[in-house]
Parts: sequence; C-alpha cells; structure tokens
Amino acid sequence: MSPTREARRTPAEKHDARRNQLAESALQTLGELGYARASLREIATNSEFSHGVVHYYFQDKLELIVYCVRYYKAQCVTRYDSVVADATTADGLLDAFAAKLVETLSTEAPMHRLWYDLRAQSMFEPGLRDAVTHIDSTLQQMIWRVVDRYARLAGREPALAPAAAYGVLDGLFQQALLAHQDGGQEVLDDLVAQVHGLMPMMLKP
Amino acid sequence: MSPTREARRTPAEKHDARRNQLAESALQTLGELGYARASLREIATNSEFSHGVVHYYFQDKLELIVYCVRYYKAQCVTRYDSVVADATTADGLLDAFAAKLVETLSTEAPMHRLWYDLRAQSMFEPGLRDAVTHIDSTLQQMIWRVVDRYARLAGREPALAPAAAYGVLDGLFQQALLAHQDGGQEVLDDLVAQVHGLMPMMLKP
DNA sequence: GGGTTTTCTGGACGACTGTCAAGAGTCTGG
DNA sequence: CCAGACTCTTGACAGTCGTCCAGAAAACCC
Repeated sequence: MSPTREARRTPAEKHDARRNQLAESALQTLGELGYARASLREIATNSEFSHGVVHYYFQDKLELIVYCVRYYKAQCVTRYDSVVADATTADGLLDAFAAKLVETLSTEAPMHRLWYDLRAQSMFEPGLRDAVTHIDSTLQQMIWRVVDRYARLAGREPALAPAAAYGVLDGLFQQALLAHQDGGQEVLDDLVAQVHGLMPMMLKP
Repeated sequence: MSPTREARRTPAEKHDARRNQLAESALQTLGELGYARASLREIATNSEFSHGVVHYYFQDKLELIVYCVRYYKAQCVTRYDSVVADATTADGLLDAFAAKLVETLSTEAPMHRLWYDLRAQSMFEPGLRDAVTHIDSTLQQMIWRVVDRYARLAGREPALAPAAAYGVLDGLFQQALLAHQDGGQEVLDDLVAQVHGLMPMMLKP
C-alpha cells in the first residue's frame, strides 16, 4: 500500500497543508452561506474534522477567514493571464475576455458572491480590511493587464486609469452576478454585449 | 401646552409613524454595525423603546430590515433630481453631478455601506432579494435620468444602455466608498476626476 | 514496543441571539 | 370616571455562537 499523500513532509509543511485543507472546506461553506451565517461548527461539519480542530490551526474565526481570503486570491489572480497571453488581435482578446468573464460568473458564482460579501463586511470589520484591500489591488492589476494589452493590440492608448478601468468593469460584473442568481442565459449575453460595448470606449481616439 | 405632534391621527397613521420611527433608529444602527451585527436589542437600545416593541410593530427581524430598506429608498431616490432639473449645460450638469456624488459619499457613508452590505446579503437571503432588486432598479432609473439629460444637453446620444450606465457608475462609486473609509480627500478628488473622464465616453460620437 | 509529542475529539462554558407572552402602563370613547 | 383597547416593558425561553480544555487517538522517534 502506498502511504498517504502527505507521508514525508516536515511538520511545518503538514501544518500548512492542514490549514489549506481547512481553508478549502471553509471556502465552500462560506460560498454557500456567506460570511455571517457560516459558523465554525458548520465549516467543520463540511470538512472531515470536528469543530474543535479549527482552534488548533487558527487562533480565532477572523484569522481563518482572512486566511481563506488570501488562499482564494491565489486561485483567481491568474485567471485572465491566458487570455492576455494568447490574444493576437484586439477583437480576439475582447471575445476571449468576455467569454472568460461569463465562464467564471457561471461556474464560480458562490466564490464571487462571497468575495463581494467579504468586501462589504470589511467596511464594518477592520480586521478584514487589509486582506480585502490587498486582493482588491491585485484584481485591479489583473484587469489592467487585460486592458493594457487590449489597447496595445488596437494600437491605441487606454483612456482610463487602472483604478477606473477596474471599478467600471467590476461594477458590470457585480451587477451581472446579482442578476444571474435568479436570471438565466440572457444575463450572460447582456454581460458579453456590455463588455463589447464598453471596452472600445476605454481607448483614446 | 400644545398636544404632542402626533395628537390627532388615526390609529393606522400612528402605527405607521411608529414603524417609521423604529425604521429610522434601525437604519442608524444598521449603518453603524452592518446587517449581521445589528441585533434587535441593539437597535432597540439606540431607540427610545425596549427590545420587545419591535415584535409589536414587525413580525420578525427580516420584515423590519426589509421595511428599513424600502424606507431608506424613499430618501435617496430623488437625490439627483435637482441636479437634472437645474442644469443648463452638459458641463454644468457634469460638475453638479460629480459634486453631488462626493457629497453623498462623504456625508452618508454609513447608509451607503449598509446598502452594499444588504445587496450582498440578498445573494444569501432570498427574503431580501425582492426589496433589493426593486431599489436597485430605482437607482438605475435615477442614474439614467442624469445620463439622459447629460446627453441631451450635449446634443448627443447615450452610448450605453441604462443598466450598463448604472453598473459602471455604481462600480466607481463603490470603489470610492471602499477607499474613503481609511483614505482622505484625494479619494473624493479621484472620484470627481473619474466621473469627468467617464461621462463623455458614455456619449456616441 | 514504550515514551513523547503532535493531532484531534467532544463536551462544557458564558455570552448573545430572535422570539414570545404575561402583565403593567397609557390612552380613549362613552 | 371607568371599562376596554391599545401600547410598551420586562423577563424568560430555546438555540446558536466562539472559545476553551481535558483527555483520547495517532504519529513519531529512539
């Protein structure tokens, strides 16, 4: 029989692996219930551990949540890199970008509504602020790589600063996410059309 | 001695007045603590009543919150009407609109972060969805009146649909609100600059 | 295999929550 | 002025929450 997949590791590595394992379970529960309703017991129930183990790996609930936020960031920060790398024309990048937006919106809706939940909670809970601010600026950079590449492929200059470009696109995405939860396909089509309409406006004439 | 200001009213009117009074107290507490942390006892403590009275005027917590959301809507839905009514030139409207955005952002930040909190919560709590969707479409109409008037004054046509125009501006506003809570004056200046840069792009050439 | 350390369990604690009901207080119409 | 309706307070109830801890279980090392 082969040993378990975490056989030969330093104690520190195993510790981190458990934390990640718990974070993954926690993220699933958080995406389901939101920040306020996701209790530590519920999180533990949806994992393979009991509720007491959380305080063995995390000091308190807030540390777990913050760890989850940072862990989640690592997954999504490179989401559009292939779009940027593979594009050869401005129109092609635009199509691929819009398609990717729709894909993540429909396949990872729970994670995204959790993100917007946590970002809102950070306005009331100072302990969340640093982590949220950091991931927000990372997302902004991610969007900016898309916009900048789009402008270069079009031989034009971006007409908006990185922050404005991110704010604008994030607003559209959030609106689509909100409408998507009880809407159907046409919400996704609308998002594609909106992005196709908006992106060209973000270039100087 | 003059009678109290609610001397001659029908019972139904007095009932509604109390509900509004409670809603006003609740909104203050909600803006302070957010949806999750604002307990009925805390809400009642910040009013002049005891915690039991809430269930005399509202069936449960959710009904109070939903009532508050609708009550809050009535206050803000006409916020930009004077901007639209008083403007005589496109540039003048743009200046007034941006100034009003900054004003409400800085003087009513607690209400706005509550709004974004509730909108995020509506993705987890179906009971909030109807009220949130309704106020969101009302806000969209409010923004559209500004954009449409702006386009007419400029002798041009809007290049974005109402939903997209609202999504885009809401994204910028939300970003500014988020940055405003630990930032200073330059956040407000950035918002003004962003709106001035964006609005002309929302017109067809 | 035995002793030590690490990991995990399950129960207990106090604080807090939404909800409810019994009764006191207040107002009102006759 | 008083009986009845309306309004409000207070205390209690059953849950749930985050946190902590004593000890069981497992993993590790010599």
